[in-house]
Amino acid sequence: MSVTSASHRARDRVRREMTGEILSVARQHLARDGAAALSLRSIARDLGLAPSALYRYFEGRAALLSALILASYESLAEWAEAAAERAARLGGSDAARFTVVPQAIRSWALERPHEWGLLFGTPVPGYQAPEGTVVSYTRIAAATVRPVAEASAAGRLEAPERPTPVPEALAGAVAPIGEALFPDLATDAVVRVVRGWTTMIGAISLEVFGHWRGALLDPTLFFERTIADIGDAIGLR
Amino acid sequence: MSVTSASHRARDRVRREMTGEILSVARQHLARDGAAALSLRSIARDLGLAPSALYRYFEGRAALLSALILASYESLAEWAEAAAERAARLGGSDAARFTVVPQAIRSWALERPHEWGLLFGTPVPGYQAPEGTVVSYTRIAAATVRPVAEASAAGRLEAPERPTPVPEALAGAVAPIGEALFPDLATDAVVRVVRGWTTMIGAISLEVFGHWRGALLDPTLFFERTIADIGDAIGLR
DNA sequence: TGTACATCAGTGAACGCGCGTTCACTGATGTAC
DNA sequence: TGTACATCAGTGAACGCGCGTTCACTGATGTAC
Repeated sequence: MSVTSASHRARDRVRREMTGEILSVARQHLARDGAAALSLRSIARDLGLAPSALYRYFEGRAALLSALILASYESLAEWAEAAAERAARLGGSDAARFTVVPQAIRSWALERPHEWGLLFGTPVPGYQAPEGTVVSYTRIAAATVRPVAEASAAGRLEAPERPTPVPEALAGAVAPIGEALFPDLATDAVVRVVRGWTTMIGAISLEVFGHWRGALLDPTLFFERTIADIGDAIGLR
Repeated sequence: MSVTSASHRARDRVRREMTGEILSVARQHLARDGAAALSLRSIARDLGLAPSALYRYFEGRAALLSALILASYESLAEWAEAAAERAARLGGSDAARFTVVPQAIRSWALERPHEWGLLFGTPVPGYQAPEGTVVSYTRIAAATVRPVAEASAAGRLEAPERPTPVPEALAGAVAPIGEALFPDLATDAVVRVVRGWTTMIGAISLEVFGHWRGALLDPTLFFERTIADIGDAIGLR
């Protein structure tokens, strides 16, 4: 019986490895041809398999695409959380620690532009993103704002020079975000954080999708400055 | 001879109309199926034409896609410039006038999410954007920052409370943008403007691509506040 | 330990489909004299 | 004004292609007794 389950586990392992290989080849094809052109037959060809063999691992093209998206979300979530851990151990100012995760997210995106497109680019039409992506999305956001939450909890978040009151309607609109990420943060800080997130995603997308070409000569420098300014605007010192 | 050229002109007009109809149907298909799935045959079918007829108007699928992208850029450029004209005639504070164009761009995007995806989403792989897009891109940016340029020229741009010096390297990196849009603006203001642009594009993309779902309950309110804060950060009062 | 059975990864042929592009053509409209 | 010719939008058949998915199958590996 112990032998039995050992074999069973071995078979499971082989299966997981094969699934991983399929996803890996699929990712290469994604990079070359884009999500809409993803083809089971050509993936099978690259793996030296009959097309029908893939149906042992995925129910069909849609399921494969779904798994691909989910895996990319999880990959970025883990990457961001690892960076957040590093930042937490870093010591240094709140402002300095805040820059770590955005830099990591940008690096991830620059190395995998097509996966970034899967997460933050044009949605694949007629295709509903899988459920699990919400969890990963939240993990990514939480890792990014973790230094803010910590500074806030420790009472180290500086108030803005010219505070502008947040209308009740806007406060309500960002309430789900505030509750999910940091229950104790003042509403106007939540608004600044969401704006910071917006700027970060925008900066990475503009760079990854090629919109700085010829205009902004050093995206790295600009990104660093931008993240520093966001931290500053949020009140991190 | 006057008759001749009148006929000639009539024939040209018909040709332009037909070209427009093809692009219009193509746009509908783009909305339904995405850029990668754009099909000459299905467009021809919708127009009641033989597939080969489209080759009288476009050299092939790639040329049609190219024309579609170019047309969307031009559409947004015209829309943004019209809004800028309206804003210029508006009177009111610099800050108030600054909000007009971003709101217009957002409206354009929300009504044509797929065209927004064409301009600012995942690039279609293996497909090089047509030359002319750069011109339109510049027109859109110029329309957006026009109130900044005017306020600056009139000496009404307020200095930031806590000015942070711009390192020389970053100044060089944004130089092409500064020179193209407002030759007289201080470098640190240019940096803030580029960051504002980044935030605006990011906010619209996150909304259009469906990333606020369940998190940010009122994107309109958030966008308005965001644009107001950007204007404020740039120094418009 | 040996044998009969179950599981399951992978095969390979076949299906029906929609695609982009080509080509020789028709026929209406415009042009030249 | 009438006639011969040129232009050009649109036709329809044909090409070769790659696709997703299905199905009955083989054969290796694991399981039960």
